[in-house]
Amino acid sequence: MNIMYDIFLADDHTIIRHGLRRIIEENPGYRIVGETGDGLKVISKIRTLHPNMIILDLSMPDLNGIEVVNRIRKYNKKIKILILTMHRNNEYVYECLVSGAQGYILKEDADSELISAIKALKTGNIYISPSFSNEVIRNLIERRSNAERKRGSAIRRTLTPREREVLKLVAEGNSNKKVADKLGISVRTAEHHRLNIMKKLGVTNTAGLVRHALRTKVID
Amino acid sequence: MNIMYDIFLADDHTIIRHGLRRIIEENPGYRIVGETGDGLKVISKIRTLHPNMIILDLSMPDLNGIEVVNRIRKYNKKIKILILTMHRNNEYVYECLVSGAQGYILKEDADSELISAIKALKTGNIYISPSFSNEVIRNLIERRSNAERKRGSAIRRTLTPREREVLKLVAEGNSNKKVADKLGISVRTAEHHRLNIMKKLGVTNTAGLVRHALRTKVID
DNA sequence: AGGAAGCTGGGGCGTATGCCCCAGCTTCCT
DNA sequence: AGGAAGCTGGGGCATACGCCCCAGCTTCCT
Repeated sequence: MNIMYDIFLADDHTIIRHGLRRIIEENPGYRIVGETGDGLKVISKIRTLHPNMIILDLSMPDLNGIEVVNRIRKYNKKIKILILTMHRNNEYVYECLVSGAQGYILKEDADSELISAIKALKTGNIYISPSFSNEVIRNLIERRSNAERKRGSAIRRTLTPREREVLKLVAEGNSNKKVADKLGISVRTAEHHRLNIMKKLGVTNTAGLVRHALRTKVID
Repeated sequence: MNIMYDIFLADDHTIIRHGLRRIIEENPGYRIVGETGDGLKVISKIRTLHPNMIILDLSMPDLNGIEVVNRIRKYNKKIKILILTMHRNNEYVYECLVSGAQGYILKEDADSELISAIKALKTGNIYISPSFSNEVIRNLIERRSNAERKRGSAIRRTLTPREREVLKLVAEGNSNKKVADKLGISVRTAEHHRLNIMKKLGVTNTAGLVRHALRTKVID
């Protein structure tokens, strides 16, 4: 009897989950051992199923996809995580990879990309959809490793209260000088906060900060 | 028989409309001649009611409030337009004023503000809620008059197709140089587009551009 | 035929960003 | 007592941004 590679599916669309199951199980050696449409239930389900890999949609109700990645990583360091999503967004790729995912492909990609990704992750590689510019991703990864070199290992990604204040003011259109005035600190400190925020969020300019602030409801 | 000052209400919340009617009609000389909760129906309704003033909520279904202002202005130059909204946003104030509104007050303001605004507009004045920093508004108005000095009278505010392309790229985080590369134009031209967009939108930096792009669904 | 609007380029200039380096202090936790 | 994390400041530097100025060309409309 062959050793099977067990995969768990997490996606809120039932039809998509079942389509994925068929695509994957056409390939010998791979088996879907379970599935869910609820991000909150991923951990409890894999606890008994102990799959080798989780294929995860980022946009599920109740729990943010990246948060699911974090929880899986906290529970088990060995399970491979493949993100399968509709979001063609460099920052999402970055966030998922630093959170502990090994792959990121798009729902608009061909079936063959899914299989390639699964095989790549199985053998220990990282796989990112060819829809993404390698240049951009490589830049982000490089920024990450620079940041990691500075401290122990995992880059700290959650913003501090002060950083959240600065992000809010920056996203509202304040310059570093105005941020400094409003918070009663020096321009240099405001600039320092802004740079730390950018490193944590994996963006390289003001536009990225504003998008993140709006996405995470820091403003508006 | 006294001459009545006729007011039309446009707000998608029925209860609010009826509350406004009571507040306004407590004041002798003022009368609500009609109302609607649908931005698309404003013009057809005022065509037969010919009110002196329209009190307008910015966030109505089917039609953007600022677009309603534009349509009213196109139909009739004399009707006073008072914006009554929940949006405490300098850029909205600016956009409404250049579109042809004479007043902007907040739903969180006191009833007395509403009456003060109505009376101010009736006598030909412009009225902006005291909740706004006079300094900021004055800056915006000044930018407007600078821009108007350059050409005949009304500043052109709708973005051209090319400008929309540039806005999208800028909001996605591209520098002027990258925008230029992607569009096959010179950096100077990209910069020129960016500045024109900022003037039209009444913002002064990248953060404002990104916020506007997200608000108007140019990206995301 | 004339004017208005859009797209394209450039000169110049002051300031702000983005990104590296460095450091001291407090607070919290082990 | 020691370390980690957060907030605070600064030096330096290349590049980008924000804002004026100028212009030619095409397209569209009256």
